[in-house]
Amino acid sequence: MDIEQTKIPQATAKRLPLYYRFLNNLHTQGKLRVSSKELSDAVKVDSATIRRDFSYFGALGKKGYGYNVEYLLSFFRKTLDQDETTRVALIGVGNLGTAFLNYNFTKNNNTKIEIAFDANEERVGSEVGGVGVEHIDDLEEKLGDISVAILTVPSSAAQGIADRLVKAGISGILNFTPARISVPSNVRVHHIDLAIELQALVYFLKHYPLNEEEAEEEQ
Amino acid sequence: MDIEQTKIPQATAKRLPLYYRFLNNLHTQGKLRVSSKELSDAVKVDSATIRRDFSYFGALGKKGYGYNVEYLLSFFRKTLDQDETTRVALIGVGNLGTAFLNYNFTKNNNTKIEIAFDANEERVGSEVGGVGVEHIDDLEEKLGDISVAILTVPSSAAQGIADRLVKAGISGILNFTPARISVPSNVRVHHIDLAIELQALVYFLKHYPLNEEEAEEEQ
DNA sequence: CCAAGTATGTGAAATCTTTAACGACTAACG
DNA sequence: CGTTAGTCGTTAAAGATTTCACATACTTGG
Repeated sequence: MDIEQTKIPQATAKRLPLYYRFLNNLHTQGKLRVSSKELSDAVKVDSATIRRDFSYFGALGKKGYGYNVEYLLSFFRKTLDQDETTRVALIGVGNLGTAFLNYNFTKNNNTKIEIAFDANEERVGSEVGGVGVEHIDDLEEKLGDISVAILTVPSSAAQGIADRLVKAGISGILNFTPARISVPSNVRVHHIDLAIELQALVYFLKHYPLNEEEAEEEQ
Repeated sequence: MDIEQTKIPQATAKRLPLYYRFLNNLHTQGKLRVSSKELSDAVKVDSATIRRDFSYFGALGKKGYGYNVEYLLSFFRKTLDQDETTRVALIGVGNLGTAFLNYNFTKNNNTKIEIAFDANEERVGSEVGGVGVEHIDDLEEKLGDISVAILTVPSSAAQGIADRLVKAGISGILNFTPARISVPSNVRVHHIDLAIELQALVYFLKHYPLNEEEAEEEQ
């Protein structure tokens, strides 16, 4: 099927997982209804933006009432493909990689790290966070049909590994190295650069003083 | 002084550290000049966007030539306050916190993690990545005049610690917990949510297929 | 010193995103 | 039932960001 729903704006798409997680919390707490205003306070996104975001998917709420948590949640579950789990590989079991492996992703998530790779012989064969660590030399052989990779290797190795991932048929890479890797146009790369995030925060603090009213914003 | 330079757009501000780092690389490689096109290939940002970004700071380049690496770099050094180092505290020496502590921030950076805090008695007193670990109970006492904090604690502890940080006079928090913390409007919080980043990537892969031409974008 | 080539800086257009405002409808209570 | 308070979905406006396209001015080589 795959309803190509006239394209949700990217800005909206990035907020969906946030909404989903919070709705999940509400549901766990036994809450039956929620208003855009309540959600707004919790996730720090303007309530009009939330209503607009939801409206891209049709009329999910009821005027004068709000949104039914159960219904909204089940709708998002479908939309975010929470039913089927996406299998993920992690490359580079250093500090950051270990953090990921120990993070319990599958709890609120449709993603599961199934396999990890590292170049360090001492780590190969061990288990970290319940995930087996394979040798990086066996990448192509053991990757199987996994289509998403988390890249937490030293930046000098990033492009080389990325090339191999691409050849092995990966379609998305979450790149935590400072290197801006080059990939064919049919592979999606999202960069998260910790040093840059920190520097950007410092820059904003110095040049965009928050005096009176102003909410905090995104990454 | 603090030249309140008629406010650079936020989107531009977020790219500055990226530009800076790459210019630094070029300089190290002994390169003397660079064009917006070359920079574009390297940092994966449209060349017109780069020229526009730079132009907010005045005419930094020369027509027909490009940009002088040395000059551009020294300009950015001033602009990004690379001269003075910003002192940072890290709260929560778990896997992710350890990754940060071992990350050599000061290399290309104006930021340095000076002190870390943790609740685990076994970690207190030790050194991780050259940074001493203090007990979280001593937070207020030992924070001094540090104004930026990296929050890598369990999400259940996030709001409580954030409140204490605020009381202790912090002005910026880089929040890696899934919790959306509430702070006074004069404190800036940037959220980086690893689970959400992964989910967003998966969502984009399924709903925004990259077929022909299309570049990858930001976190 | 000129001609050809190159690359900036920017006006204008296009695109994307957020926010305000409000009509329409619901729930709840007296 | 009728009235009040509450909340959505959406139109329209405002704001932010990206991109195009080109006049302008510099560089380079002859």
